[in-house]
Amino acid sequence: MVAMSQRSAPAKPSATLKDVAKLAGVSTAVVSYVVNGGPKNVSPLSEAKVREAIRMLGYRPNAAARALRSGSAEMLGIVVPDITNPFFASLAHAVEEAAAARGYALTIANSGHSLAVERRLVENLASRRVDGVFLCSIVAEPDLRDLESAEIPAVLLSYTGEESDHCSVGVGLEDGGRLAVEHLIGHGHGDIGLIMGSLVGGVLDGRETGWRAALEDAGLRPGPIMRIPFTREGGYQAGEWFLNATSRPSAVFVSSDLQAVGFLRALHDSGVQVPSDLAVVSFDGSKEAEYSIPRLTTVAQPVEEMALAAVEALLGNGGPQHSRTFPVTLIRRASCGCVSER
Amino acid sequence: MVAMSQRSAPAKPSATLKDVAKLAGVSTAVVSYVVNGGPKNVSPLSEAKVREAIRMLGYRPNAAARALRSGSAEMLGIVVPDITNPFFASLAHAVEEAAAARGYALTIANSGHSLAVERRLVENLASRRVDGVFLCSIVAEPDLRDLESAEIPAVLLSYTGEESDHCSVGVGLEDGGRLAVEHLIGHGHGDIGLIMGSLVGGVLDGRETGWRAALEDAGLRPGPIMRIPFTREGGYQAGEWFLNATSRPSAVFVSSDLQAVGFLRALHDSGVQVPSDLAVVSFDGSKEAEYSIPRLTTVAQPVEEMALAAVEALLGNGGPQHSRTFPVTLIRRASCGCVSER
DNA sequence: TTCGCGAATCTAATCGTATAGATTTGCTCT
DNA sequence: AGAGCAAATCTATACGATTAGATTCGCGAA
Repeated sequence: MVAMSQRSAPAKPSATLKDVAKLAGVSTAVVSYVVNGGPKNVSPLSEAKVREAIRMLGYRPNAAARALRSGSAEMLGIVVPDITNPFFASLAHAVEEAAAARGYALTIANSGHSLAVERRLVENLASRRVDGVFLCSIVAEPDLRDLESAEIPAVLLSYTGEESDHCSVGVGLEDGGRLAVEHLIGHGHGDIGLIMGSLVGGVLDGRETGWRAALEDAGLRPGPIMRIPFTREGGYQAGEWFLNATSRPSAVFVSSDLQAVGFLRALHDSGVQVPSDLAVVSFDGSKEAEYSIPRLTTVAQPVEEMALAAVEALLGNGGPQHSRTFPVTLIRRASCGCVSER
Repeated sequence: MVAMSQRSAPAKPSATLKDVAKLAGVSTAVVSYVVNGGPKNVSPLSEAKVREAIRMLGYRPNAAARALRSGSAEMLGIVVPDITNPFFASLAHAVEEAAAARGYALTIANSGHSLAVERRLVENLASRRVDGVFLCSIVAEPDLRDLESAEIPAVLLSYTGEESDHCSVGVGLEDGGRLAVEHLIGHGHGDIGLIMGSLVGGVLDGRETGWRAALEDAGLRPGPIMRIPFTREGGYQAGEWFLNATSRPSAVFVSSDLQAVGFLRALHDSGVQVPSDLAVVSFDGSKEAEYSIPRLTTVAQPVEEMALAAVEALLGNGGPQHSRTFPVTLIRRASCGCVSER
């Protein structure tokens, strides 16, 4: 059975409120009241006529006009460095769900780890007059003036910087670093390296601080550090570098699951056994870590809760929002030696 | 150094065209001409005054008003089943880049594999009067009436159905299935199973058709089939099932990299060696496949090209758009036996 | 019968931008 | 000098929805 026609509707170029009003034999005001459960009420008879007309015409309110008139587009925006990174994908997803639960749509945009692009995207969201912006910035002190001048609230999400006075939602990165390192120390490791994602602007990441602090507290010297991008490729390179190094630590803390996957790959390529030859703990708690070989012990971020909190901070009618830092938890699996494979 | 003030601007609630015009001492029309490189030209003097005024006021055009007036929001929308799936994440990312290159923003929305949600999202995009929609539908014949009645062009992306008359961009799924199976046959396998993602509405996926056709052409009987969700968990379950089965095929074709990763995990857990005990070829060509252990031989989709073509189909001024099917390519790695690990 | 009152409805202004058409300005050419 | 003309600018309307304030209607009370 071949389709008969490309388009069934006779190309009515979108009905407007006025069209509906005319067909229903009422004024545009009444239609608006019906559509919005408006500020005034309408008789059951009118309501019925209006609903019928809406159905007949396939009327759908024009969001642009509505946004113009009422100043709100019922839309939020999020800017992430890279949606291709599973952590940001799940974060964005969680935020979308939380926003949808409150009737807001979400625009997701990628900065591609470029500050210039990040700025452009924020500016774009500002000109769209979204009702709020979640910014996973690649710098510690992003420029929020575009948003401020448009009076658009923003929350810094998955925030690295510590000393911002702006509303933010993040995790205890330093605690995470400590947790990972203390766990490795508990396994008897004394030489613990760090594979750290490279940040722009030379900010100091809490994970690094935590790693260093935990070692110091235990009276151990910091092991080797490698700085590489937040990608699988980066992790792989780190692995190659570690293997060629003269002295190799007995354990490493890796700043993201994504990097850890690449790292494990490199170790596997040269026959280094994890965790017996080299123990690994990573960071994020993403799905990737659950299926790698061996399974990764990882410091998990409570993504859903963070998303909920971020949306609440943006939309909540509460006054000046404070920053929230969520606790991380250690998920023990095979890569540190807690659980055997298989 | 503690920040002195929360907001530096004295809460000017967004300058409008009129404000700029007043400050620059010209009419709103001139300002508009300057901002848009408008349909008429302005003197260098006026232009300079306007630009200065814009700078002083931090003026930024109101996208809602612009959209209302000109009927276009310079925005596209994409609906994917799950942004958390790396394939859709990279597809969405590629589409975003292609759209950005033409000055369009992109809204990404997740249907969560629910048809009801998918419909709601499409309706939402329709009411926002986006300039076009990319739909990765979970069904073969999605309902596009909302878009048609609003005269919003749509392209079916990563399209499974074969017989739609609607503009679509996809890959040769059947060719992909054949390619994978023929390759396995070339390795000497005679009993080849299939792990297929479950689609709603009982549509027949081209990958399955291709798998069956290739076996038939070679005079082989189809091996066991398992239908499981498009997730790592699904792949893992499939693995467990295969291992408990009485007779095990010597090779399998898996319908996505994501599932294959889970599958490999299950095999590893029970000590089955890949590819010696069981060869695997999967589908998508995502990054995941490059870092799994062993590395996955996979049928790759040309994501960037598809994204480019989809944007072109939506925005291109060419007349009635035809559907495009892109060829897939086989990436040979270790899981089929082509390349040894390490 | 007439007044008052509330409910239902309508009229019209508004949001910020874009642009067609009217108007002004400054020149050149005879 | 005056006509003619193009460039620059301005005026005013439309886009579609919302909603305050005006208007209409019907009905009960005096």
